[in-house]
Amino acid sequence: MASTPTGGPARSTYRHGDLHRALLEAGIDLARHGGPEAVVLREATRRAGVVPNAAYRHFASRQELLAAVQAAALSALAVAIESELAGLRRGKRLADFARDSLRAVGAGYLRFAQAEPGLFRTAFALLDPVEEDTDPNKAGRSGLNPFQLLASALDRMVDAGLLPPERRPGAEYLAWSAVHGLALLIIDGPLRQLTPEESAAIGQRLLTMVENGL
Amino acid sequence: MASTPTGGPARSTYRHGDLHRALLEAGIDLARHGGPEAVVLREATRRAGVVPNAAYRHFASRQELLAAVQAAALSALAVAIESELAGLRRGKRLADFARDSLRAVGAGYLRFAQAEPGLFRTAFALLDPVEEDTDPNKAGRSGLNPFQLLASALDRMVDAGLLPPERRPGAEYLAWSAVHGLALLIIDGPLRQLTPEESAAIGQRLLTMVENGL
DNA sequence: TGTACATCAGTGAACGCGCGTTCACTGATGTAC
DNA sequence: TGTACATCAGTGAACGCGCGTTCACTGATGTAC
Repeated sequence: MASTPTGGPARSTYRHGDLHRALLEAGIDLARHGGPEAVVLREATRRAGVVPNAAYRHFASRQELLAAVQAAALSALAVAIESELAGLRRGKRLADFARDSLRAVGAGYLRFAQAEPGLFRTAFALLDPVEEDTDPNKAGRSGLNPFQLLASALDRMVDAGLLPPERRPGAEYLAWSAVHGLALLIIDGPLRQLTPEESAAIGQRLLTMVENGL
Repeated sequence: MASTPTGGPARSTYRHGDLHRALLEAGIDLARHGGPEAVVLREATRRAGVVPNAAYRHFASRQELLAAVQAAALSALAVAIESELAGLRRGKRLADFARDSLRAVGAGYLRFAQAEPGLFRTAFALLDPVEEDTDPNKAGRSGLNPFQLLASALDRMVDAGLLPPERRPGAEYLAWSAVHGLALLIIDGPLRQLTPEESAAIGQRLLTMVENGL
C-alpha cells in the first residue's frame, strides 16, 4: 500500500473525503512548528496527499487558509485561558475570586505562549480588532475569545471593588500589553532560556505589578 | 547621465567607493519600510546600483547584512530614548528626576516604535541577549544600548528610594514587557488606529501602572 | 432497482517570479621598484 | 617621476529552489427519471 508523505495511508478513493479539514489541520500543524510564515499552501496539500491546486476547491487563496489557521490559534488560546479559569476554587470571597480570575487569564495566556509559541505567534500575526468579534471559530468553549475573557475578568474586578470604575475603560489594553510583552520576551526574545518554572515565576511577578498598578 | 534605480547618479568609476555603507543603508531603508523580512540582498544591491553578487565582497550572507541592519535599528532606538532623556530638567528633586527618567525611557521606546515600526520590528527580530552587549553599533551616543538605558533608569529609582532594592533584580523585564507589549499592540495589533496623541496618552497610563506596580 | 447524466473534487502540466548563492572573469587601483 | 605588477572590488552568467496560482482535463459520486 502506498503512503502519503506524512506516512499516513494513501487515499483509496478518488475523492479525499474531507480535504477542507485536512488542509486546515495541516496548516495548524505547520503554524505550530514554524509560525505564520510556515503556513505554506503547497506543503499543506503535500501533507494531505493531494495535488497543490486542489486546495483551491476549499480556500480561495493562501491568505484565506492562513486566516482559518489564525482563527484556530485564537480559539486554542481561549481554551487554554478557560482551562486555567476552570481550576479556580469558587468558594472564596468575591474579591479573592476576582483577583484570581484576572491572574488566571494572564497565566493561561503566558502558559499557552510558552507551550505553543508557533500558534501563539500565528494568533497575533496582524490581528484584526477582536473586541467585538463573535466568530465562534476564534472563541473557546464559553463562546468568548481571549480578549473578551480578559474583559470579563476586569469587569469582575470592578464588581468586587478592586478596580475603580473610572479606571476600567481601556484597562484591557494595559493588562494585555504587559502580558503580551512578557510572552514575546519569553518565546522570541532575551528570556528564551527560561525554564517553564522560571517564566511562571516572573509571570506571577508581572501579574502582581499589573494588579497593583491598574 | 544614466541613473541608478533609486534615481541617484550612476557610478562613473568602476569601483563603487563605499559599497559596504551603501548596502547597509539600503538595508536600513528596506527594513524601515517593510521590517526584517524586507531586507533582501538582491534589492539592496539593486539600490546600490551594483550586480547582486557584489554584496558578497562585503557581507558573507544575507543573514550578515540583516544582523548589521538590526544593530543599526537598536542603535536608532537607543538614540530615540537618549533624546527623550535629554529633554528632562535636572533641577528637580532626585526622586522626581528618577521617576521622570524611567518614564522618559518608556516614552522614547513607544515613540520610536510608532514613528519607525519597520525598524522597531527589525530591532527585535530574534534578538540575542543584549544585556551585557557592549557593541557600540547597537548603542546610542551614551554608549548604552536600549536595555542598558532602562537598567540605569531603574538604578536611579533605587537610589532615589522609589524602588526597594530587593525588587530591583529582574525589574527590567517587567517594565520592558509592559512597554514592549503596548508598542506591538500599537504598531501591529488592535491599537493600530490610534493617533500619536492617543497612543501617547495610553502610554503614559501604562507607565503609571508600571511605576505604581513595580 | 436500474440507468443516464450533471456536478464538481481532485489531476496534470505549466506559468512566471524572485530569491540566495556560486563560478570564472576583468579591469581600476595603488604599491614596489 | 615613470613603469610593472599584484590585488581584489565589481561583472556576467547561471544554478536550483519553492512558491502561489491558472488552465483545461477526468472520473467518482449522487440524483432524476
